[in-house]
Amino acid sequence: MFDYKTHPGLASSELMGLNECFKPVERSFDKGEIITINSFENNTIGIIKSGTAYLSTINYEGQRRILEYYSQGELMTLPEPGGDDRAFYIIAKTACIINMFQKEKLLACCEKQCKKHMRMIKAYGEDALKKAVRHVDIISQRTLRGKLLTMFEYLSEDSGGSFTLPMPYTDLADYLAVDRSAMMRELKQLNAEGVISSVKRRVSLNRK
Amino acid sequence: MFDYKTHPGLASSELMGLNECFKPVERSFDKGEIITINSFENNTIGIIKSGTAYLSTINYEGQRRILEYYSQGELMTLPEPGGDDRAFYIIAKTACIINMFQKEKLLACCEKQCKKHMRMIKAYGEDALKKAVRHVDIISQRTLRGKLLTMFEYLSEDSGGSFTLPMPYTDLADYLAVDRSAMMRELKQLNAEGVISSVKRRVSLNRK
DNA sequence: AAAATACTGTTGCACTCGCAACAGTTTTAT
DNA sequence: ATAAAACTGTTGCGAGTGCAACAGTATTTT
Repeated sequence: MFDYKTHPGLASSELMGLNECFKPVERSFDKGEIITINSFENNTIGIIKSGTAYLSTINYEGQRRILEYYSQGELMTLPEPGGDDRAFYIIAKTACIINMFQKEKLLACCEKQCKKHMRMIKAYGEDALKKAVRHVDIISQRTLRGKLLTMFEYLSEDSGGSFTLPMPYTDLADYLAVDRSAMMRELKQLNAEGVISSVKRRVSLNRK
Repeated sequence: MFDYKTHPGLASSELMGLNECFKPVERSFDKGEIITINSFENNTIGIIKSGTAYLSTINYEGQRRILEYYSQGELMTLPEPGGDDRAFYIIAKTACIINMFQKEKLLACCEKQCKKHMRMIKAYGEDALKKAVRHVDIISQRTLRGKLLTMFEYLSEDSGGSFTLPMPYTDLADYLAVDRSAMMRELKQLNAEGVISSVKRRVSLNRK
């Protein structure tokens, strides 16, 4: 059975039978390939069938930032551009297979009022927003420790206990918008204090 | 005419005629009143008719954070809870009049396939996400200066030139997740260097 | 199997920015 | 009209964290 608690995206069972509604095009991307770049014309939505991808940008100071990460079953949308001219792009972290379709397909309701279509609109409106708000919540913590622990709380809640980080430490730093070496330092400290126990990317929170 | 460039939300013309679809309940809130708190049962969506409101939380370190701000015409949704038990709530910054309705009304397509309904789904899926991603982009800048300038770029782009801050400095600091006094210090510095010109909440960027 | 790339782990130093603690002004309540 | 509350503006100090610059391990690629 598919568990929503442990997986934010759409179950594969939910994706079956959507073909007639959305007419997705299945595409493969190599690791490191850019899947899409934002522009006003761009109205592509993708659902990851396999692999992982990042919504990413190069910031004001020339550093890479990871704004969102996507894994199997999740729906990816690019925000409209705006403000400065920096590009937002979705890039394949690992090799990916992606189902791509046009945004309009979502908005125009199908005749059948199908449950799958409704589930899709819900994912469109909710899942991405939820993740983004969580991200804001995480990086709006004052300290590096606060950022790490808030993120770990979310991951721990999602998995129901200990968990494996969804990305390498190098990338985690860019997701948390902190310096990697400073993050490693804090992680070491958290382990020393017994607040967490981590081995490689496997982490568990030691509740009091 | 309503200009999307200068206003992120829904035009009042777009809101007219939606009553039969969504059956909203109009409610008034005093300044400082809590409009809604997140919970799994909560499936309320609101559209601001007048006033301003914040999506807010108290973080790990006991500080208030403003995750999102809403003004006239904007659609407000609460993310599902998760992770730790901290509450997210929408609070009236000024007195507000709000049209509230149930999320299901959005998902179940109306028989008429009405344009307004489609516009609403688009707002639901896109506007909130766009704002949230912008927010992540802003606060993921390394320096306080970077955060301020990135935010100012967005506001400047939206207004097409100089702009008035959408909230007091006290609140801006909580939105940018920085210390207010440090922010004022940086603001002063930016003025001294001629990067910006600000008088009270009126700001303009001095492009080179 | 070798080479290249990606990732983890560590430390000293410098500096940004959070904190505390004010005073003064403006706006809102009674 | 007066009091209270909210907001702006400012400074010294020190902790936290970004940076540079490594070395070592693991994972891909050819």
